[in-house]
Amino acid sequence: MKSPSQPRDRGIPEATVARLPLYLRALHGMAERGIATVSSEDLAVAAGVNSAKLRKDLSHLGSYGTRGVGYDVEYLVYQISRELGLTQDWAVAIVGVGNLGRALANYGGFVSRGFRVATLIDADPEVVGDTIAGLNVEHIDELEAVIKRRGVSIVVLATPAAAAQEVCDRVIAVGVTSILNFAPVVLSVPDGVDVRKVDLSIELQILAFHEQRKAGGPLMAVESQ
Amino acid sequence: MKSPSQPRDRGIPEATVARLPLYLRALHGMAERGIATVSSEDLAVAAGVNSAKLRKDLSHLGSYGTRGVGYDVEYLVYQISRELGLTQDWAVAIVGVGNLGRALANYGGFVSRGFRVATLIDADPEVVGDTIAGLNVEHIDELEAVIKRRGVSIVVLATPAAAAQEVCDRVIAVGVTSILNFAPVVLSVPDGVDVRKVDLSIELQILAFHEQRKAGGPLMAVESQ
DNA sequence: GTGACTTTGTGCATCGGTTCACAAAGGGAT
DNA sequence: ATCCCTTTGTGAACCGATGCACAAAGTCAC
Repeated sequence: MKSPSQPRDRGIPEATVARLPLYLRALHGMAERGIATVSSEDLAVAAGVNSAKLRKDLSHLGSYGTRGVGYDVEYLVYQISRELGLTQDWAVAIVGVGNLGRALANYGGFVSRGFRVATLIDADPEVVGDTIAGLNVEHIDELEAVIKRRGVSIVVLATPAAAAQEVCDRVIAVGVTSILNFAPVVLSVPDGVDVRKVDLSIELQILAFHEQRKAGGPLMAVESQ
Repeated sequence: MKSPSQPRDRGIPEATVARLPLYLRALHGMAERGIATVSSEDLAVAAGVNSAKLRKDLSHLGSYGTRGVGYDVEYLVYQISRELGLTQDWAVAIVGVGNLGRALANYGGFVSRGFRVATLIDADPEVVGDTIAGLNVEHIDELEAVIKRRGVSIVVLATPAAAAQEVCDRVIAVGVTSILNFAPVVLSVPDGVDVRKVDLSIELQILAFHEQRKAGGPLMAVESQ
């Protein structure tokens, strides 16, 4: 006799974690359209993955499906949200209020569920004091104070490359351990700190590589012997 | 007897391709600082990877190092650039000139090497005709014409989610096969079309997952009795 | 209650990527 | 020319992720 619908494995594969938000989005869409139940096959199509992979991913959270029927949409939304930690509210700070920082501050998409932009911070006296997306821009000198005051636990770096490492060091010093970095630099951080990196230029370069391949490759003519 | 310094393997692993831009950036920095030669160990540190991986990655391009010495910085920059297709100029169209589209248009970083924002396109009559980052915003009705006229081969989608699939279909219909998608939707595309996806909300959710883990897990209290 | 049908959850083979560890290759000193 | 030192390039073991294919588990109709 064993507890049946308990998450059995606390170690969820990284690849699975990266796909859970995808499933969640698809499920939200279905919930809005009033769909109560969904099969792994249908959900897989909606999320753009194959159904075996989807089932294996979900099986890491627990046994939440019903054989012969599928998954209850509402229930699965709840379970995935809980697993991802979206049942609580995360305070996010955006450091660097240039074009990108502004765009992020105004981007409704991520504010929606679980995340809240708690503060905007910049070094330029020209923008400090401005109100962007309903928030007052604070001065970088206040960085540590604001992060503590607002209970920020996730920091988004949208600074110039040259400033990123310093800001990174400072926020880590006050206890932040999750960073989303848009600056085109490799940040060095101590163990226990998670950095995720978004780099537009790298994405374009990868596309260019494949585009070039389609067109015949860099050394078409030299096709080995 | 075999040709010695020829790229031997035309099939470069995807994981390697994704790291080449990283190496390239580190190398550019070194070139600017006047460094002529670099060991795999030093370059690996600068790029934030381990040196065995770096050497294996570079070995896929050919044998461009000198044992006992390292790699010639300039030469390696050239070889990687060539492999990634950055020796030619890629015309990029940005569709959707909201906050994000504007930020991308103004982002100097990717315009620098190999890429050129050739046109901005939007559906909102309010912004069509405006000049942003030195470019006239064209109307979405002109999408196909502009793409052909400007020789665009890479399209960046920064539209609302609801519009992304339609724009995607239209640009594919006129021959575009490389798309960078910022809209939070799963695009469905025919074989032969590459889509890369950047989703801010997903990145935050992955961070939240790990942050929650550090704090003790989702159901600490319910620790399976 | 029984049987037919559907769909999950997973064991297993496979694959791509990472890491180790070392032989091969080159440079520089003598 | 020979030896020693450094660093590359790669064979081989390992590790995690993917996908197939099917038994187990449940529903529904009668």
